[in-house]
Amino acid sequence: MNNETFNPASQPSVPENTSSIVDSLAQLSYVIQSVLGRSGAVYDLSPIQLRLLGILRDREPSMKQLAERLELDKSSITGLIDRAERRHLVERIPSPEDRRGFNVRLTPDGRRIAREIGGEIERRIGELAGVLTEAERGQLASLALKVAEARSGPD
Amino acid sequence: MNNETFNPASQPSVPENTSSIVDSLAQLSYVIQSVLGRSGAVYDLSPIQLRLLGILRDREPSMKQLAERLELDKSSITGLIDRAERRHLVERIPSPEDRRGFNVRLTPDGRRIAREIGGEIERRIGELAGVLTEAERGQLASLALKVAEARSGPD
DNA sequence: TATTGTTATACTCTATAACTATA
DNA sequence: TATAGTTATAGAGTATAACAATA
Repeated sequence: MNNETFNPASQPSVPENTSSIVDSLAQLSYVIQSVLGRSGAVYDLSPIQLRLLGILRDREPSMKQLAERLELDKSSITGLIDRAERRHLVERIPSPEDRRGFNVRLTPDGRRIAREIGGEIERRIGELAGVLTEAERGQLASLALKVAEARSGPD
Repeated sequence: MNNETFNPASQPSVPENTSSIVDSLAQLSYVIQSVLGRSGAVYDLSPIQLRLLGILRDREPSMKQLAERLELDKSSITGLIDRAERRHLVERIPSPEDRRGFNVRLTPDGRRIAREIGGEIERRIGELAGVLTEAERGQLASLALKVAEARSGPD
């Protein structure tokens, strides 16, 4: 059954038949994280640095906004950005609106790496999803998005 | 579009329409990891300690087997198990077959916590999946499992 | 006073290299 | 010789508490 996750033999809790969906989603998320991890490793990026680059592809958030999105303490963000800046992946831009704050953005180097690694991930997850038919992939994408957005809320 | 992940505006790569499935799977995996993280935090467990407990629910693997499953160096496993043992969550059992080796198993305390946290996760992911209909949940569980097992292989 | 971000500190998590004990 | 695991070491990642500068 390949269950390394948590399906506690389940008394029904919220909806019916919870255990199956819980377990398969947890399982899937570990597989995806593993794929992301390998893709990042190709460019010597940790999971959190990889995620940072992903976020910054189309945003220039403040330190505070990064803390909220990554669910990390602001002091953790300081260190994260310090290390990314040391590698010339990102840069702090003084906020034009608040002299206490900074916005963070990709450097040209950072953007190039983000693009390359994006291709890597695309290839690897695409391969993974290759076990599904085109119709199934569409279904899965749609259902996954629905769940994901239920939680984070659409932009 | 709430895309903090990597959909590189996609030239078609492996199958057609990759970008959508890649992005939604990555997105979903971050949401699930976040839910798991919060659940673990309730019991002051890091993501990796949580995953360890999940694995040990129905196994007593050797240190080496843990390293393989978690995709970590053996020396990382030493530290991981040291810290878990210090918290009385797991214990090392000398392997009956190889005097160099140990098997790792849950203590009664560890088992109790694993069970409780399992309920917590069940509840939270169940709630998340509550945005889907029963039929959709079944579909998602089935598709997710198919992808997950394509990679890790069934037990 | 409240908020944004940094610093100091301590701990967890991780890998590499060298090592011990056993196979 | 090869393998299972540990130790020493170094660095990334994280949180808490105290702080500085600005709002």
